Amino acid sequence: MTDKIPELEILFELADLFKVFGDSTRLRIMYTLFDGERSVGEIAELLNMEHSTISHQLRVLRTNKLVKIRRDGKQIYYSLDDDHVKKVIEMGLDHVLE
Amino acid sequence: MTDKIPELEILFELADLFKVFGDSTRLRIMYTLFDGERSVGEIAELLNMEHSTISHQLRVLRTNKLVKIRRDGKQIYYSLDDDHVKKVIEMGLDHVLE
DNA sequence: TGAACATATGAATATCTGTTCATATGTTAA
DNA sequence: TTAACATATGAACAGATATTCATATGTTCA
Repeated sequence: MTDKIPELEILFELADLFKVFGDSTRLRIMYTLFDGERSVGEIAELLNMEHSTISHQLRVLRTNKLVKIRRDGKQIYYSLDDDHVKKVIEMGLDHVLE
Repeated sequence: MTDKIPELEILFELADLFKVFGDSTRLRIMYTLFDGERSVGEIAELLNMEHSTISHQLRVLRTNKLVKIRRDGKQIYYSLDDDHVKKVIEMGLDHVLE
């Protein structure tokens, strides 16, 4: 365990982070990015949801630094921001799948 | 990473799990249990919150198998259910603290 | 430039969720 | 059994949040 007690505020931030993972749409979006970048349209089609919904949620993910973007012409490609994201999800999966 | 694509339902379960971590009160409760068991009253006092609030949230944690209980006379002592819980929180902390 | 396409944004709404208050259950010791 | 204490539960309310619809922004290509 960490050797210092986290400040109260850190725990609030942490709750906010987990909140972002705590929505199935966002989780599914992140999962579609596990093997590489995808455009908004691709994600929307894969999940069979409104582009607008996906866009709103991608914004949340981006604000929280969980995904990053790359523009290519008309499309914007999203990908996971770092390996941490995968790791947190996989650690959660371990718990759920046991 | 896992070698099979999780079923849709698994991702819903996973979101539910993260949802539980995504509340600062529950997170703070779990944190007070990092170094051992505590009674409801102790937790309420530590966090300076209503016993009722703590009790409600402990129930959520227990339903989700994140904490377990031990009865000793009038008090009920709660503790983290397994090491997974600590690990998930610590992994999240890594992300927040960087 | 303008049409067609891709994505983003704002407002509105319906649903969900955390806390509080009041009350109930369960335990101990006299 | 009864009083005192510890915890749990149910209902109600307030605040948060995901989705939808309508519209705006931004990009390409003719």
